[in-house]
Amino acid sequence: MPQPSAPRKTLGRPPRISREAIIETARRIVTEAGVDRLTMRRLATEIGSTPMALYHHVRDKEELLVLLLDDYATRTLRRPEIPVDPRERIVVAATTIHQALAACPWIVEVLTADDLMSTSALWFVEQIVDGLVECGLSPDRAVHGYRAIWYYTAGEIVVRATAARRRAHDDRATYREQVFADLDPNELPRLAQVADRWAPLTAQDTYLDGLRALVDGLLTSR
Amino acid sequence: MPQPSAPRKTLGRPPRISREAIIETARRIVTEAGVDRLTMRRLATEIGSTPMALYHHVRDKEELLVLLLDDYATRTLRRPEIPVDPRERIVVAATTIHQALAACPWIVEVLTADDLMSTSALWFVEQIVDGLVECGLSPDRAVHGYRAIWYYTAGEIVVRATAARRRAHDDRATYREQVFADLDPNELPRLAQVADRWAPLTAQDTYLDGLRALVDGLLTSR
DNA sequence: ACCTGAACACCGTTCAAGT
DNA sequence: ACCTGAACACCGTTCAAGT
Repeated sequence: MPQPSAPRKTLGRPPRISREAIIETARRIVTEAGVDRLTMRRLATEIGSTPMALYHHVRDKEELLVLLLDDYATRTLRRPEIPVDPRERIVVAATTIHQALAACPWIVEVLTADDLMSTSALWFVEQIVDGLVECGLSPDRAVHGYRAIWYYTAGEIVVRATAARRRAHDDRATYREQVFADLDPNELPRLAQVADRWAPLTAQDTYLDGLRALVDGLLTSR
Repeated sequence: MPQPSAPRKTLGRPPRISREAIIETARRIVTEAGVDRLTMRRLATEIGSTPMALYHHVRDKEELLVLLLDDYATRTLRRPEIPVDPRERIVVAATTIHQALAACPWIVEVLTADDLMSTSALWFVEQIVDGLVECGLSPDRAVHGYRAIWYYTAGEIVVRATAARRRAHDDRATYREQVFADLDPNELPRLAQVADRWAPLTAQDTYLDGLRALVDGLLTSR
């Protein structure tokens, strides 16, 4: 029983499902079962409809995924306290985006779709570009600097997410260990030297260290 | 007619297709039609066999993709002249890997599968880690430094490849333009300032600039 | 205007059987 | 040992029709 309050402006059959309901159900499926399990058919079943009804509200599956990303961004991206020091402002803005993405591994599929994943993220882009300009970069170089930070951040998310998925899936997990165990110290001396520490070293979260190094490097203009 | 020369050690039906033939055909399909078009069924048809025959030579599709990546790496990764200056060594090693990956966009699907995509790439990892150590970093910090460079490189490839795919697919291409055109200069002044230069600025290849900045930052130990 | 049923054109993979 | 046929359990999307 749909609410009979506001009279519909256009005639025709009243809608039984809405865009919002679709996104809500899709979000539930993705968080409960993973993005691989989100299919138009399953979504239709769980919402109590047919696959084709969905196509009346979203253009195709890709649009659905982008809507889901926007939904996540507006839902979880909260603007943090911004430090006055422009260099720290850059770091805080990048770290906030990074954390939001890291908490949401399914997003990787959609993430790389655009370089500013959602209009809700624009404010963070502004902070980074503005911070770089305040530190003395030209506007053009500041945009390039933002891109470098975005590459680094997106890469960290993608590599980490896929490594985690692989660990869950297992099988090839020991392959890398084998490679490192069989390393020839004459040909690859440094890798042989750190071979037994490789796994714990790469398991450490060094996003912030790398980010600070990158920002430092961008600001010491050559 | 398979070559009758070397007598087979094990008895049974002689193989009609080989791992090498599978990889070769798969490579052709991928370069001609894109990685999306590589299906076990199509591969079987093009090789003149049935889908199930493939599963006798590769475990599953994922293994096939990893084999394809290894094949590409050993086929195209040539070791460049390595400069004596360790900092330049890092830059050259990273740039070589980056170029190889950039020339091969389909690889993105497999790329993130592991943090050292192939044993053929280990020599480049060695160069980077060794260069960082020679510049004064501890072995542990050198590994972290390599990881940062890898995140940056992988991110650049992934973002660029997806942007290109999207451009080919079109449709949402103008969405970003619209967002930048409608930017509120009061809320996002820096972005509004560079809005009309955004597209050409982000189209520029600034991988090397960002890489140098990152390496510089990693080497000025804080 | 909104929804449904049936169908199209596919997937990766398993199983049991053939040679 | 290697390959085949048939089947299982799915996909996203289109088309024509119903209400």
